[in-house]
Amino acid sequence: MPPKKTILRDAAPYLPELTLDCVILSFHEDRLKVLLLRWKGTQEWSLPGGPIQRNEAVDAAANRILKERTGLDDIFLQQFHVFGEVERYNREEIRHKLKHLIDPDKWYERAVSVGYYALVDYTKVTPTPDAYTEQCAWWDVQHTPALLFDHNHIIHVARQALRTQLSWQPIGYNLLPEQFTLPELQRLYEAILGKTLDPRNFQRKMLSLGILERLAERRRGGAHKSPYLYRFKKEQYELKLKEGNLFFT
Amino acid sequence: MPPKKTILRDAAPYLPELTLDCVILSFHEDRLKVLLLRWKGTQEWSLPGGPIQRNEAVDAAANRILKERTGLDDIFLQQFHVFGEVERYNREEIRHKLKHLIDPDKWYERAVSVGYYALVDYTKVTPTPDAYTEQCAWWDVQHTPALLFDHNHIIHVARQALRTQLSWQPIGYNLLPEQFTLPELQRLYEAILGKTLDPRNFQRKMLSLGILERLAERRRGGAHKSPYLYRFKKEQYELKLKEGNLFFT
DNA sequence: GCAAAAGTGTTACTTATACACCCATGG
DNA sequence: CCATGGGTGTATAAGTAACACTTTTGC
Repeated sequence: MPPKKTILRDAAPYLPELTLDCVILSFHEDRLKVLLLRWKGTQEWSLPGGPIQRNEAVDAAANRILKERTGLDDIFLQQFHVFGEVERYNREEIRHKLKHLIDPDKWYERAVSVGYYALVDYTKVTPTPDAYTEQCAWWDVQHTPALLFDHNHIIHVARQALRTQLSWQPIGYNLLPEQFTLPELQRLYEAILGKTLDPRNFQRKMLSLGILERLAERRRGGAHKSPYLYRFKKEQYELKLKEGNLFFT
Repeated sequence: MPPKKTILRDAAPYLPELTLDCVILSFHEDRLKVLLLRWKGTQEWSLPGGPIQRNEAVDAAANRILKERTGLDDIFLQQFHVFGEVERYNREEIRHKLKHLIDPDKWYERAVSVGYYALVDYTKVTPTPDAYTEQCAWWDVQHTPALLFDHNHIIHVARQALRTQLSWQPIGYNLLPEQFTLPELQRLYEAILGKTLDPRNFQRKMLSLGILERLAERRRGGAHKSPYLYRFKKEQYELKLKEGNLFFT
């Protein structure tokens, strides 16, 4: 048992010098999207994030924020970097831009932030602003505005981390709806890797992992041959992920 | 400029809820070693680590601790995980074991820790205890004692991270003396990967990276053929590392 | 019928793996 | 002379990369 005594900083409901920021990514109309928040009474955008409660694990706080902003639970969420510089961004500029919203006694101190990224199904998300913001929306990750804090930098680092992780774990499982076509999956990989892939080689490699199941139906609607629908075979996917022999290079 | 006002927590010279822990690894007599500290008046060991100063970047704090405990500067040091659980370890047990050393008003609060690992040259290190400890020594990483806090767990996570990173960046550069033999490098890889490698395949792969230079001299001393000495070609090594095409699988 | 995108196989090349003998040295 | 560990090559298998045409669909 921890001691029962109360000291001053125990009174604060949050860990005062630690925050987290979530780079919540999805895939829609062949583009990677990132979820951003617009602060009340401004045209300023930032990543979702915030402080960590004193009795809350950091991972739990990331899940809480994800849940609050998207409505989604139980999602792939990955710590990718700690942003621990003393002057991560111009605090005076933030003070100026957000002065109508935040108590200067509580904010603008130096804070270290833990960066997380999440991969979510665009169709399942209900973007929801928080107490400080009035709009929550998807932005094309290639065309975000200039963000508050060091959030453009955080997105950049997240995308690098994601590219690295791609070799170790196929990611479509989290980013796509339950049913999808191989060309859709290929375009997702192309969006993340930032280069085009050969469809024959892509299909051969992806199918050889043994984690996809082809369904009887096809997707209809375009003026072209109808592609087959696939879905992930959950058990095989989880099994291979655990064994660590899911590579895609 | 940040505001000039002083609020209570500004008085603390450290960020109170954030610490870091360093898994400092080296290689000696064919074994991976980890640097541990023994706390004053006890037989209890822990990793080097500690709080972060209010005006100090987290990476800078890790470098400071590395420097203080080893005498080394400018070393490969890598953030690998944030340990953010609420109950990372039994605080009451720590309170009991270290009660003669630490002020109960300041310690035993929940703290989040950033884990770093460093790879250092065993021969260049002068193990140096800190203010709370009376011994600083290398332990075989396979045979550490039961450590304070959650430090056995932290070492375990560090080793996993190291194994993953091994594929992306050859690591002998940091762990070996300037001159070394290929069998020595191979034994280092074997120690990290936990399996034996074929010497012909190992040498071919390692040399094909183009970052090693064979010297004229050989290492003498054993009752066997004298192995060649090698050293890293610093420029090529750094260049390839930056380009990201240094793989070892 | 025509434009758009999907589906599909083969070959060359590169990389990884498996495997065994001789050589230099110190004692 | 002998025990120890270092140095070295080749053959096979696996994986990766490059490449183009036919099919289906909606309009």
